Amino acid sequence: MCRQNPGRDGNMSLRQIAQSLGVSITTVSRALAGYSDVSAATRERVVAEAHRIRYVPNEVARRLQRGRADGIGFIVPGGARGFDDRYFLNMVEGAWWRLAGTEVDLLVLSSDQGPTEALTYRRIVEGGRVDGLLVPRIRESDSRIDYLCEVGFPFIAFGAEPSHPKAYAYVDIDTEAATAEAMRHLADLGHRSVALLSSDEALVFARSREAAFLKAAAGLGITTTILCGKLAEASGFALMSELLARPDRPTAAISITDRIGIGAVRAVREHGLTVGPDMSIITFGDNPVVAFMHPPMTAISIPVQAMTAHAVDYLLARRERPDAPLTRLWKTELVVRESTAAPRGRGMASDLPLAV
Amino acid sequence: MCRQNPGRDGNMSLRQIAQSLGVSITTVSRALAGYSDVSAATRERVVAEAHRIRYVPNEVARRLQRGRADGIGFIVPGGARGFDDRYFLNMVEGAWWRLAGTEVDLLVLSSDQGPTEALTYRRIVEGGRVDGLLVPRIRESDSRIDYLCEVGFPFIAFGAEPSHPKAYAYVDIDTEAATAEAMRHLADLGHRSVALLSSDEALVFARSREAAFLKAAAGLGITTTILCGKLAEASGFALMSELLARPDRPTAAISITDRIGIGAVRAVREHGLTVGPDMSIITFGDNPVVAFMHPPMTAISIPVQAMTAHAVDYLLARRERPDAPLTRLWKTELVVRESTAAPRGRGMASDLPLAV
DNA sequence: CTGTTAGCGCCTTCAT
DNA sequence: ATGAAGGCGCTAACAG
Repeated sequence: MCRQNPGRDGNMSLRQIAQSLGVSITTVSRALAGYSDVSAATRERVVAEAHRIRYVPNEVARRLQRGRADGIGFIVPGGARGFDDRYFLNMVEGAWWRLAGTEVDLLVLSSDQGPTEALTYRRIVEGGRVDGLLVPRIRESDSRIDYLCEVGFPFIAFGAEPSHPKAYAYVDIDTEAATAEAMRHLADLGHRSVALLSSDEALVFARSREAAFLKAAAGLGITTTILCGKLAEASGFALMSELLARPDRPTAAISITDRIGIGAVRAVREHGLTVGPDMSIITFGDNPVVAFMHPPMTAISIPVQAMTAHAVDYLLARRERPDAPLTRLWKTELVVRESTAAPRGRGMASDLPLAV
Repeated sequence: MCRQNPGRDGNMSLRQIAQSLGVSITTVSRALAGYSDVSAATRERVVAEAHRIRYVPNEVARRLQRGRADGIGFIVPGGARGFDDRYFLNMVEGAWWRLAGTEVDLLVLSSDQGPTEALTYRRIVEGGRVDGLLVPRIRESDSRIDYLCEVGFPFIAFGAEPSHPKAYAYVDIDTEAATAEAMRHLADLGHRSVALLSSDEALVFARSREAAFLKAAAGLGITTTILCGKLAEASGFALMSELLARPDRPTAAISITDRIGIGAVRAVREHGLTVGPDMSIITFGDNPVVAFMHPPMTAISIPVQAMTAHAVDYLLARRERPDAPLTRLWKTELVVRESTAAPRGRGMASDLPLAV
């Protein structure tokens, strides 16, 4: 016959309670579930006994029976690079926070970006390990989205692919508003030429921030430069170094992630320049450390935790109602600190012919 | 009867394959599991059909049957404060990294630190959701440890409680060696009075770093000060501010976490002093950002990812062999950057009467 | 080599 | 108000 469940000492199951009380398992189950069609006396005895033997239901069995995973998956992309950004921590934290105290687990899953990615997704989705998925860092023409849409599995994308044929659920920041506010701030300080430090990877959020940057700059009559690298401090360092070497260099830069911004600040300092007067820097993200850098960084604060918690809410709600409401676009806040200043040798904003 | 499993379109089960091929479910199961006692022809047909209907096994059912969760849990402590440290990200990353490509899931679980904590642990352990647990931030007289030891559930503690009656599996850094090396570095620079910025919470690692600090200082004849706050930047700021206000203030400080160190650096700067000559700072941790701060911080680099990955290895191995090997103590590395320097108005190390 | 049988622990009809 | 029976999907033991 089958071996006993090996991982546990005794069998703390419903059967045990049923046997010591001389009732059926069914009754025990019902009493514990709080059904009203159990006599009060019986319920009391069952509950007492359950408490006595410290009964804890087996979640796995329960999940099999209910056909529900009671889990939300967060997929960390990219096998090699991995969990590279504090941003992911904030997402994990937001999801974790929302799930604390519930019976729903947070699964941190990985997927490589190669040919096996599709299989990985199938195993996660069709293997029944989760009820919903958080999918960050959406790529252009993202096959993961296609798959999830096709099988109708509940998921939330972080950032949307603008031209995707199917509408799918996503959360994102209001990139245009965020960028416009940041550019306005720079223009007010007197900057006339601004760079964007971006990534050349096929990431939707990078493209979207670039587009918003160009649009805002056009509106303000600001000269633009876009430099692309990777999403890492070292790349921010390299990009900024390249920018500083230019004779007609911009006086300010916006970086599309905190990590790039951190590297950029360091490059400015190592070139013997002062962040702010010599080169103003604004970063998308605003993870806690940028406020503690020198100088404290002006940042477009993205409410990652709140967005993720809300996304989890949506996924949980969708288990019952397919039309659960979802807040798609989130407002950011420009937190002005000391990495932005009027450019050296420039007048104040009021002197400038701003094309507004 | 029971409803159909609601979460899935069709029933991609073994039964489906069995029926279309006219063989038993058992045979299909065996063929897919790669057992040798299946005829090659049958196996081939089964595999082909499984591929055709894109069969993916149901993990939940498999887990129930095998009596195994195929999951490792990482418990994030403290409901209110939460996932407050980059350190946790590194742990999650280490565990995630090790688990990538396996069929074992990483569950990020939460537990409050109140009266319900015990129940939370019971639900996780006895509910069969994980095969093993990573338990960070061990407290003094930690009831979680008592419980896990009592039921014999596989777990790894991060940091050990020195006086616990039962030996249990843990990983930790070699705190004494790490601290001695840092203090030696400060002594070599000419520092004669050093502070430790610590936490007054009942955390084993804080006590352990304090003890190592006092021991190393005694060996070097260095004057000591210990200030205790919380584990946050703001606390580091407050502690350092307090230190700077002292007339006979130390010339250097070691902070027990990166977050405290980051706050401390900022306090030094805001008091118009220079980190290094006016106040040298070394921090335990060395998360990636401290190298990008100004000045780049000298740090005791803790190999968190490697430690966690190894802990996961151990938990996985323990599922088969109860005597799986475990590396308990890990070497740290002192990464000297620019936050440590000779104190102002002091000679070089060679001039000093060091009690070695 | 293959099929039958019997569960893993829980929950839910259906019958009493 | 309670019990018996069946099944979620998979796998192991025991026969042939």
